Amino acid sequence: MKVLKPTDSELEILDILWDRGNATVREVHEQLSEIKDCGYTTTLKLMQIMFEKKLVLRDDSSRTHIYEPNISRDTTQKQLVNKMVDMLFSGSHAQLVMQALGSHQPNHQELEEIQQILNTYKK
Amino acid sequence: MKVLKPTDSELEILDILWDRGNATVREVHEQLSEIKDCGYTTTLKLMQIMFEKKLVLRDDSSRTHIYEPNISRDTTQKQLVNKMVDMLFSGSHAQLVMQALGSHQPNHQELEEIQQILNTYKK
DNA sequence: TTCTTTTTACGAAATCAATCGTATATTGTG
DNA sequence: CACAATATACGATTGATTTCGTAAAAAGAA
Repeated sequence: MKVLKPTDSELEILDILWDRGNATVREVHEQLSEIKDCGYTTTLKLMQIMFEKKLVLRDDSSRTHIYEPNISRDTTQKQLVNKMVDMLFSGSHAQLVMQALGSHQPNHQELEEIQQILNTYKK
Repeated sequence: MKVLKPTDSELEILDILWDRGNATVREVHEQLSEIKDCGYTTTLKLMQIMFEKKLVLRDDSSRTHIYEPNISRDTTQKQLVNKMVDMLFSGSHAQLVMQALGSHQPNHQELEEIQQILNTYKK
């Protein structure tokens, strides 16, 4: 299957849809307005384009359409992380890990979770 | 200072310049041709645009100009990792680390290096 | 029912990214 | 010198992204 690569604006909308499960254009726009300044029809148009690209599904059985994500947060994270690793870290995931770890200290619980993964690999 | 955000094509060129330190358009183009198919003037134009954006510096004292990066690999990695963390991981670097760690196992030496960073934080 | 609000559809403009063709100047070679 | 090769400059095109205005349809309120 072809890889769908969401743009930055599309990611902002997907982020809202991933959190809510589904939403109308109105709902997405209200939430989007908190972080960015744009008109209602701009949000609408973006979501229509995302529907054409099959990034989202749409229930148009009632007048107010209801949108939901058609790609998972996890899959999208994997895709974009892989792309970044290829472009910027010579294909080394470990290097990305070190860059991310090195610039921000995780809290205690996160430290534990990361340690767990490491332990699995050490065996 | 304003944040310079290289495009994908620009990153491919920067990657070559970071490795070499500096290079002419011809040199960059030869190396670029190994991974992508485009004409010489395309590479030239891209590098000229990168110069306008101040992504690279240029020594034009001789006819054949010599280009060098004006942003470091490390800084660029940090910028783009931060952006990805913000857009896709709700601002949590640790989540990115887990995603990257979870999908690709580091080799022995990398495991050690990551463990080192973790140990530092644990104290 | 009439007017307002809400919603979708659609087209168009503005910007940016990427590509290439052509022109012009310089260098090197016979 | 004359000609070929090489380099830069520059404009034009194509396609994608983002934004918004306007129209039309549907729903709700007076």
